Amino acid sequence: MIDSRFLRENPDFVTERLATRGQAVDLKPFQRLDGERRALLRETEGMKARRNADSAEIGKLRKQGQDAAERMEAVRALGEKIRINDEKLKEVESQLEDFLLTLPNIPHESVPEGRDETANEIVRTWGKKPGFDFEPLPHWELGELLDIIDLSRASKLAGSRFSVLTGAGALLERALGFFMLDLHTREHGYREVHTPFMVNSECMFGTGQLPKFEDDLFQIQGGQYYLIPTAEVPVTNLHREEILREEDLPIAYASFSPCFRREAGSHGKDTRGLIRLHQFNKVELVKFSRPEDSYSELETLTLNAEEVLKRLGLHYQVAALSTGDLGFAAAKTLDLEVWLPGQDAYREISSCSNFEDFQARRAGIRYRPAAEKGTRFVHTLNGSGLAVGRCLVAILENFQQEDCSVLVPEVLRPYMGGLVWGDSRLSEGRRIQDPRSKIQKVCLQNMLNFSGLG
RNA sequence: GGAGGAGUGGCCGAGCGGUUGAAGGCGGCGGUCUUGAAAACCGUUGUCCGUUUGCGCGGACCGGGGGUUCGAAUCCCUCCUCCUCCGCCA
Repeated sequence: MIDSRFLRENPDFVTERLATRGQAVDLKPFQRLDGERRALLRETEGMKARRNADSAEIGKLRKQGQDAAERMEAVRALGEKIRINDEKLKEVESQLEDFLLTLPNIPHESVPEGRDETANEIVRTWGKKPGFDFEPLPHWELGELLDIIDLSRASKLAGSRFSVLTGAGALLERALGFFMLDLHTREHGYREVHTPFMVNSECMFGTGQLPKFEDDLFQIQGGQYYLIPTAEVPVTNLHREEILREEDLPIAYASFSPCFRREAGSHGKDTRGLIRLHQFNKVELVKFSRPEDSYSELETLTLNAEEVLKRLGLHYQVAALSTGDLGFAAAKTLDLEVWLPGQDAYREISSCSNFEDFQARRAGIRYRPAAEKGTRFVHTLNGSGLAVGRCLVAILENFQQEDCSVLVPEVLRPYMGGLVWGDSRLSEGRRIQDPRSKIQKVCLQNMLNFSGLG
């Protein structure tokens, strides 16, 4: 939510900045409601002040044994007026809030301006595309050949956009999640947190999914609970309506969770494979920081997410989303896009954002600065570190061998019982190729690049 | 699911219709004392909104919402949460 005082004082600036997102916002309803609210407040509070004084007076009179019936009648009439005004006020305030809740965040000044994703800026690239001397397969074909992805049975269980992983596929999924969590908690200083996967609507308002994006959510029991679309929701709301201590900031959490998304507007998009599912696993990184630190925190958070790809040896690029491509609540977003040779494309595997005080204001997350009195809103940030399913996809496609088996990255082997090759009936009994294949060379080269030796 | 009990400021805990934003204690902050520290003593210590150049003034908040009343932390209704006992259960 945008600060209504800021909005009151800088309407032109806000209109202009929001326009860069590609949607014209008319602030007139705000200005009308805000003015109405303040006028009503002044009037009503004046009446309340009088009522308080008169009531105290009545108390004194009665203590002295005097008659106060006349005064009481007068105050009763005043009370009626107050009641009517309070009702009007409540209506105006709820309209005002409804309006404010639908305004997106103001893009940070460093965000490239543009109407859509074509204006995104690639800020850096790591590693390089692996070369193949055969035609690389998309992951859904590999997964089927290896018997580790079973999409037809998944649709028997739940429908399209669900997945079943079996054998080494399930193991790889688990290994990836564990690897990511271990990296972030042991080396990057995040505290692991395990939360409910269903939350109430207050949480969804807090992080900005509601009221505007209800169609993207799975709802349970008539809206009493929502399945989380990302762990960002429960983890950010962990500190809803709290005043944090400045010395505790920044607070950093890592959380592994399934994510549930309706994918309402994406019919016909990414219909094959594991790219776009109603349910997928993700390790989410969430930070609460002081406002002055939030952009350097965004940088380290992004680097923390990148580290996962580096250690896996996966080539990727980092894109700064343009104003037109920015999510509703974000002030700035850096996407990590991993190379998928089976699809000859870069695909988003992580999205790291600074929400500044947009979510904190909605969710009431503040801290007490030592240097000044009172409280301020914290800045909230989060990013995938990473989307586990898409990471599995990237491994299958990037490290596939000519015989359709898959080379498991070094760092995952301890999590997979030392398994090097994808467990595959297809490759069983076949000659295992020279492990120093070209693919491994690229993989190793990427690792060397990372350690500064390449 | 059944029967009871409880939700007050950072924490503990009084208040049960009239200067109570709320006694007292702990904690925090500032000070006196001390070479320093501790102890002791003194002072101070919530949030939000409106208004004002500012000092300040006003309003709201005692789990959430609603009601009774001239006046509610205090009475009534309702919802939520927690605790105890019984039942059921991974």
